[in-house]
Amino acid sequence: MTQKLTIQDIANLAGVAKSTVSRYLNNGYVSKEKAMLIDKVIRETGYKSNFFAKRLKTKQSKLIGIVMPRLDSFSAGKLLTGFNIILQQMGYQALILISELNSQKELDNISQLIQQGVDGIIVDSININDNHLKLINQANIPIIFTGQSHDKVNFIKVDDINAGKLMGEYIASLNHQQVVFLGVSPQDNAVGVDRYKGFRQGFLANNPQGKISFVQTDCSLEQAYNSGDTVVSFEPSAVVCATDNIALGLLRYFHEKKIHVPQDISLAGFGGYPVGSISYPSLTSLAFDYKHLGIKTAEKLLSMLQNQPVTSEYDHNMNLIIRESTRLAKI
Amino acid sequence: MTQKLTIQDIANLAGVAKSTVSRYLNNGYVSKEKAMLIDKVIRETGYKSNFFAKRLKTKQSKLIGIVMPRLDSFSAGKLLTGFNIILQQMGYQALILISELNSQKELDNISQLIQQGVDGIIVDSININDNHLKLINQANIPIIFTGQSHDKVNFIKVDDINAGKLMGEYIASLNHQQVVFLGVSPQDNAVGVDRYKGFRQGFLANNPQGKISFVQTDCSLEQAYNSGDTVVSFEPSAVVCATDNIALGLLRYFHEKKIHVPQDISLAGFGGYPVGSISYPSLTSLAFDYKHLGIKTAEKLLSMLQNQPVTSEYDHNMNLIIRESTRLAKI
DNA sequence: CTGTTAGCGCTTTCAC
DNA sequence: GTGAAAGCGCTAACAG
Repeated sequence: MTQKLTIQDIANLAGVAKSTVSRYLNNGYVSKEKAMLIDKVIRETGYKSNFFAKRLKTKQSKLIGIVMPRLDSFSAGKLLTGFNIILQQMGYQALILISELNSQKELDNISQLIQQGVDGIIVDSININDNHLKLINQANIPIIFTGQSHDKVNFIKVDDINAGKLMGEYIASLNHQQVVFLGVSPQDNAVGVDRYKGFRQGFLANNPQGKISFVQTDCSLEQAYNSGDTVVSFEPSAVVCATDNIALGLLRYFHEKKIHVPQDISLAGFGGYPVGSISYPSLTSLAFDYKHLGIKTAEKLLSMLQNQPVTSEYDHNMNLIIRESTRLAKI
Repeated sequence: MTQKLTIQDIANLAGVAKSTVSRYLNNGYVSKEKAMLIDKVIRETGYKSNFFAKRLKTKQSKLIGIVMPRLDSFSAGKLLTGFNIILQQMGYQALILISELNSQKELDNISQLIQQGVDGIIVDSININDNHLKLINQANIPIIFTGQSHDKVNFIKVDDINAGKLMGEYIASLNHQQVVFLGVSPQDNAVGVDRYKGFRQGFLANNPQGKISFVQTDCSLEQAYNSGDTVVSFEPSAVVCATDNIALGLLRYFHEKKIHVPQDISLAGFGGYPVGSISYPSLTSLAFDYKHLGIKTAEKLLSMLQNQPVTSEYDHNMNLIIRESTRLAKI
């Protein structure tokens, strides 16, 4: 446990001034001989410059704050992976805080990050409200949102309405008349409201007489499974679930009740989770590319950091993966 | 965009010395009147102390570095969730770097974190080698490993041998004679070697005549699915997979080949992934509590930070979840 | 209790 | 090219 070396120590050891060492470290002009001297000393001592002193002086933290609702979900993992690709490539590091799906905690996290002096913040939000706007205004750093949208903030998110629409059109094309949409609480505007809204639009535009019954559940496998009785009570020929997780939970219920998918009921979800490809039957899903979204989000934040003008956007990178769980309605 | 205020500005505004403001901020003795004055100014200005200046002075970063092989996996999400619970509770923040399952990158990440001046590091390692030891020795901060073990480092990890053993005993108790262990590369000591080793022990101890055939795959659903032909060529009455993901991939293969689980073949995995509970049939699995492990890991690091003596340990928090995919072998 | 003072380790003028 | 010197914003003695 040796005492940590400072730039002064290196300067002494190399017989130069510390400013020379600093220059060497920051690509300034240093003569070849001194450079070699310094290089040698640094290598021998394993000297590492003090992060905080450097940041204090340069006024750049090279730290990006990230607020996530949770870490243990498919989309969170992919999103973070995407963020990380860009951030580390550009020499930034991620400081990750968890909001635990709690809006107040999300705000607290943002505050804390601002205080810490991060250069910018990415928020995978649950819900954007007036408190967010206030906070953003008094912050002097760029903040970008994803997960939810709001016309007064910078955001980039999946186009849930469009996703719903594509799914609606597909289900309508299969001639289903009686369908159940197994969705989540409208508190989650993106998943709860938009996906459902888009689905109605897409479906009804192509099948005006079709009937859509809405059943509410949450994002857990268990609740989806438990919603089975209610779902079948509507005698649907197709069930569309707001997430693949929900669809998988319901699929399990169908298996147990010997309801055959897709012979008896067609089933589809949103998300494009990998397990959908190996479930039996495999699951038709409107897949999002969260990693790609993460990359774009980080890129946008970095643009903001360079004062480039950015506009909020809905990402259309999504595609319908048709698998075994859906088929034409029986006539 | 107002210029960021310093402690001196606050002091001027409140008509006191900056050290008084500092004391106020750090719970030092300040008279009631001055305290109120300062409080008022701080509130009005929204002053936030400079993170880096403070860290430079106090020599504590309150930052914990975390190196993960990847972020988009079930165990990673749970582990991080666990870390986070403890860290944020103790006023620490996580700086997360990704090694991308690459040992050299893992080392680079550790170096980088040391340089940044984090107070401690948690490494979810792929493989601990001599370079790690060198790095640890020249670092002046505590580093704890998980994921892999090594007798020269501090670690806490799942007891994979024991997990394998429990599974082996269970499969033996079901009277299976011909079993396939669908595992991964021995490069991953924990999952590739220990789980298999434990399984052999547990199984053969209770069924000395039993036959175990080893088939190698990787952790992906696809590869597991592709291993199907090889697996069935051994005509096993039970297949044990090194992870639930692998088991699920294989299950899909069985469905397609109309091989019934568990009637024709029993199937089990390791991990306790939630999808195992809703697959059809539901999957018997040796479940680990990764979140709990994350909590214990963070706690241990924090103990090290306070110079408390710690010992490496294998976590025994695991349990066999018996579901529908396994049953007694036919006689 | 409070103000003054001296740095933490680094970058960056500014002369030489 | 290089060194001396002046801080970045903060905390922590130290007198008073």
